[in-house]
Amino acid sequence: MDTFALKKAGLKATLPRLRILEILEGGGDRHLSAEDVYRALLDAGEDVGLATVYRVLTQFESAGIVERHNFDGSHSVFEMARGPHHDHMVCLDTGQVVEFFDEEIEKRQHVVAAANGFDLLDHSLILYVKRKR
Amino acid sequence: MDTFALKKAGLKATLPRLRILEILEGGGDRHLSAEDVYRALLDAGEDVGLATVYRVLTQFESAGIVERHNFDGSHSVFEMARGPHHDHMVCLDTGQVVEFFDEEIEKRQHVVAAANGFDLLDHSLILYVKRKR
DNA sequence: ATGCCTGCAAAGCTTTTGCAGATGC
DNA sequence: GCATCTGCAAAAGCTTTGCAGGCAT
Repeated sequence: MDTFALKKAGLKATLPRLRILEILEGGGDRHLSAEDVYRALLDAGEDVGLATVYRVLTQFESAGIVERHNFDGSHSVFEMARGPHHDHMVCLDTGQVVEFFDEEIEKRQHVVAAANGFDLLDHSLILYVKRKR
Repeated sequence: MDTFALKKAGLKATLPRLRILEILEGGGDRHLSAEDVYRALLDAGEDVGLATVYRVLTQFESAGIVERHNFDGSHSVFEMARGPHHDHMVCLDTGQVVEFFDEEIEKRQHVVAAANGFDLLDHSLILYVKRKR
């Protein structure tokens, strides 16, 4: 199962790590805060500490297994780093998160960076939106 | 002077507020953390509290006098809301901040939001870059 | 067996808040 | 004079770290 992904990252396949992977892969919301993951573990009857959740998520991030985002300035959210790159829009009314990818935006970012004498290493794009009515 | 901008925002023209405006407008770096502003005040011999700096910056943000950004997840930086909208690229080697504006990116953001049934209210775009060599 | 992990509690950082005194108008 | 504002200290919220015991290999 997921033990492989962990071993590949040089991480022992411990119970907390496997459970956290399950939660991130689970069918629900795919963008979870550390607190969200912690609560989900408690709800599932698991006995893990919040500190472990933070440690594991940080390790997963370093290993490229999950991505960390900052939709608002106050806390991080994590999602499985499955598949190709995408950015996010966040509904300010409901908190709903929608993923999107726009080739043109991606391209322009490289152009803009190059025009200023830089190489583009990474970027963060978040659209704050509201449902149309 | 700047007293006008403050009055217009319904804020009394107090010494701390005027000094903070001066620092933000001053010739140096235009993207300052609360701590940066606080340090600059101390260096200038002013006797203000860090709490006041935070309060004033937050009030300025509400009044539209300054903008708050989160270049990294760990703290906010502030800049005067002078002139037209722009985004930022941050050099991961030096911390240098470069402002830019790209019409095409701006346009596509609206298109993408609309395509998902949303109105675009705001956005945050940060390019993480490295000087070319 | 041994070195990596974990839970707990404590600490760290940035930011906010309560309160009594000070200040602008 | 009165409401607003400020400094200080304390607290809050998120995240990290130290440590002693526990687990995977």
